[in-house]
Amino acid sequence: MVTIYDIAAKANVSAMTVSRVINNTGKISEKTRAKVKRVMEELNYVPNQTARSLVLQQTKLLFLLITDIMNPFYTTLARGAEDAAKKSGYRLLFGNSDENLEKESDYITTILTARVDGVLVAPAGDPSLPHLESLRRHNVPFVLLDREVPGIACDIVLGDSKDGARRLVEHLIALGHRSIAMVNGSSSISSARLRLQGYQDGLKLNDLPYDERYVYETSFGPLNDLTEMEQWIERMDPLPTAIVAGNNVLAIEVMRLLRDRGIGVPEHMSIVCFDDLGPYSEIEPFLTVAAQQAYQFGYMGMQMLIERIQERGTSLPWKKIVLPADLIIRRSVKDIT
Amino acid sequence: MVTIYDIAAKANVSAMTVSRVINNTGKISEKTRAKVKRVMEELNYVPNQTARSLVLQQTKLLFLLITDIMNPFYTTLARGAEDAAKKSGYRLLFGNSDENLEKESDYITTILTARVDGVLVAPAGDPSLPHLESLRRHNVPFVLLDREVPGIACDIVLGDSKDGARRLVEHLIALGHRSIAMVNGSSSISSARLRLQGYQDGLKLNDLPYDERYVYETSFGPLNDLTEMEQWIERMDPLPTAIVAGNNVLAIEVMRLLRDRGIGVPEHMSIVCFDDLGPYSEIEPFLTVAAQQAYQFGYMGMQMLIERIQERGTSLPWKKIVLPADLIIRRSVKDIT
DNA sequence: TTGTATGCGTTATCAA
DNA sequence: TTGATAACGCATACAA
Repeated sequence: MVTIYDIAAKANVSAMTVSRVINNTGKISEKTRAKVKRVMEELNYVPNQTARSLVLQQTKLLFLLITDIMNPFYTTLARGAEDAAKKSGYRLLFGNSDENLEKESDYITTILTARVDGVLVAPAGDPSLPHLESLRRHNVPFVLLDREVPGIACDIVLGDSKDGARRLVEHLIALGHRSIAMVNGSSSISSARLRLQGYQDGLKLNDLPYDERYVYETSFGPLNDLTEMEQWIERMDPLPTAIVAGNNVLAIEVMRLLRDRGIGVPEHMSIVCFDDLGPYSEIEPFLTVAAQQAYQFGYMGMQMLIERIQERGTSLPWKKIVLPADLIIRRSVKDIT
Repeated sequence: MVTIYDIAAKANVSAMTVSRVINNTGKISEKTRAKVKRVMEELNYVPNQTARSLVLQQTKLLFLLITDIMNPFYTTLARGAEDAAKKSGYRLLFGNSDENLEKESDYITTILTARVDGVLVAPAGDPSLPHLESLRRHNVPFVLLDREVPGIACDIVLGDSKDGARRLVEHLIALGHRSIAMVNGSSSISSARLRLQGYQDGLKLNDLPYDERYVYETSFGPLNDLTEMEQWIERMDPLPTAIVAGNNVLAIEVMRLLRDRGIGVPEHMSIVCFDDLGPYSEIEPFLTVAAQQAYQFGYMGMQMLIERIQERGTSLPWKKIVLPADLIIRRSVKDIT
């Protein structure tokens, strides 16, 4: 491996001078600078970030932990985070927890040992609290994305889940639906709780009864077994005329299930959901959704994180950004007025 | 920051003993081991991977460079790579080049300075050669994914592009199509070239003429301007009855364009493409595709990479894995026999 | 403008 | 079974 000492020897200067050329610090004569640069080229020198990190006590490495790499909401978010990180000269590491606390725990260990400068976390849920406390204890700045975790105060970017869910319900009601079910993520996740509340609010505002048999709670992530969901659908009697899905993944799963049972969407069942489907929505503009500004989640979250890192020491108050969801009306709801 | 010296002091041993406990090396009495472990717990000790990397000359960090993070082919591939890396105790960094040589170049720099132990690369195309040469020059083991680059010998996982494309064409022909166009990625990408050849082979085997006006070459990545593609479609006179798309992204773009112009798929135009659409295909099993085994690309590529790293020094011959594509017949082709 | 000494946190080597 | 010392590659403080 070529080191600054190799450069120094060949250029007849000290290692310190080489370091100064690399970092553009201190005063250096143009002649030696040119000479050092030439030797660096010749030897294909690449600075060793590991050594640099050790002495500088910073890695210029940031980490983004998402819960589902197959979900366009998170990949779009990742692009936003990537762009913002790059703009500020940080590199970005990704991790994918699969909505799984153990995998999340592994990543927290990785994050701690790798000494990254900061973390963007979409937590698996409320039980993620000890993970976040661990980050806090080790002075790793972090920003939460999409989900709040009771017990921890921090910077956070959220979507307006309650409002979005309420609007989805009211859209259904406006088109004549009176029997509306909901399939949702785990109630240990703040966004799922808020979406349920929004659903309830929507019903109440329109004098419709809330019936918990019409609500099914499962995971936001890809399910490998749909039999429970199937049983829930069988249990509902009569069937609702519409279903609100807590996110896009659930919407896809419900639709697949319904179609397999010969229940056409939207002919026999209307479906709406949270989060858009990325590029798919363009070829098949089918699902009516409450689209969140995924890219902004990543971009703004990353900006907050970097600001937090750079203002280290000073005690900025915690910031909370709430992004509205846009109702995009397409064809998955039947007008039955 | 808590270091092994803090542990050592509090446990009344030397730093070396602490290091031995951490790494399970050497002989240590059960008593001191227990004592050291207790102190480590008390102090919330986390090993500093940066320091460790510096002395061990390895980071246990691997890198996966993909060209389109929004494409389910690559996210599925990423999951395969992640699983395989984890199984062997490596951590994984992701990068997204956006089919863009400059971004790819930036990531190569990142890879070099971060001193990762190895890289999985889906190269942007033939012009990626200098990037790969740079990796080779700095002794960074790498495995190519999905695309060959003339001029570099290395381990590689490929799909059988030529065969897959030929089968797509023959499927169309079997359903009566005689006028078949192709929209493809850049000819500076090996897979695009092979898919074009497969297309040509399919025509020739069935005594159909090849007409280059029916072939349009653009980028495999998301296009921000579809006017050129639109002009190509307008130029074709008469319109073909079917189009083969070089990948899933192109298929989506063509379909959107056609539908905007009132050309229904598959009523007025049949479409097939390379690569499946991930979860979306499950709710809307529409596109007939040559599905590649995306997960296997990542998983097997990662295995090869890790083997290459572990057999460092010994000179294994380069390996080449070619994965077949599965023809999945759905509803995007009209039978006009 | 340039160089020397020192330390970042860890592990390998050798000695006790 | 344990410990002292040097080294990994670089940057900071201070000296020249």
